[in-house]
Amino acid sequence: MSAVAGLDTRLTDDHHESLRLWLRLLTCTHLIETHVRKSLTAQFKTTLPRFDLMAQLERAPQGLQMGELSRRMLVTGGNVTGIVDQLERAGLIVRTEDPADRRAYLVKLTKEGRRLFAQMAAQHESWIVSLFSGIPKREQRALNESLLRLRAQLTGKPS
Amino acid sequence: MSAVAGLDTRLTDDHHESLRLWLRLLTCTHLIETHVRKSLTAQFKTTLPRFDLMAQLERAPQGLQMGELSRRMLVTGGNVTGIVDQLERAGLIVRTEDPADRRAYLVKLTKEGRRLFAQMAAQHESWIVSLFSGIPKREQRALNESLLRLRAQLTGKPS
DNA sequence: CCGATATCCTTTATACCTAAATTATTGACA
DNA sequence: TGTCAATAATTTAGGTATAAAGGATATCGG
Repeated sequence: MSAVAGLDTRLTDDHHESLRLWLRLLTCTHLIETHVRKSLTAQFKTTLPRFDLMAQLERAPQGLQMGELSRRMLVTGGNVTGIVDQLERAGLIVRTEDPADRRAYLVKLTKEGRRLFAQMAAQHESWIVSLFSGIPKREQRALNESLLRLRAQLTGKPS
Repeated sequence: MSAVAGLDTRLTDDHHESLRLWLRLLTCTHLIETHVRKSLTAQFKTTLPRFDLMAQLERAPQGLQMGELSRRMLVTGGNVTGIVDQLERAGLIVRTEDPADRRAYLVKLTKEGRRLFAQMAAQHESWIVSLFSGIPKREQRALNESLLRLRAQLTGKPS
């Protein structure tokens, strides 16, 4: 993450609404991310990027190419190489040959990887639900709607 | 940033509202952050953490201790040491003695730092305004309200 | 079929970021 | 006043991140 987090504690009215919104978005994301990261470290001795990568693979049993992982995780290819190296060393995922393209691998969860991810995912969801527990369901839905529009705006896609 | 970004592209209804909301929050933040970071690199050859640190100092002409910077930026102290080292080497900030505590410094912007920050801040605000331009002001205000509540929830403060 | 070009992945260099250990100074208090 | 826990900053080790460059394979146009 990193960034202008925390900057929104004393904005005055002469700042634009959008700037204030951005800083608040950033602060909230940062706070949640820090909480989840610490929980993952404490309870599973793992990290958020590794959890994220495993989450992608869990939803793609056929396996994913490095480049596809990179696109889905919104990080660069070199970064994926490093995370895959570590997870593979830990026996949680494997690089298998892509029968359709000798340049590429298909990365898949191992049985042990699937087992561990199931445990982590359940905990992860409970952390998140707990963090948002003070916000009424109605308001969460509204937030969700707005963020969906914002994402569409940011990616240029209609959705 | 890093994290479960992008994971929200195909969530099904059996996932909880809170989890979907979190993933969407993360994706939006990540997309904006990446855009801003690239713009800062392209136009000013600087980074988001450096911009952030200078933004903190700009609002505190009397100077800030390293620890105070760390708290405001929501990052660890060791991190601040590194960023301050770089900005000081570039002549944009200075460590000055804290007359009240010989363990601490007061970090301040130099004249050159203030000059450069003014330019960057203007650009930064225009980027943000542009990124949010597709969201009606009314909705931005609503988002802002909700995020304020969320932040209060996350920090445990009433605010 | 062959060469130009694009794609897949890795490597390199640099910067961020955390947690934990370390050094120096402060402040409380017996 | 002397001790000692708390605080301010730095250092260290390890894990993210990016951009840019390089090697291997694919693909497309001729």
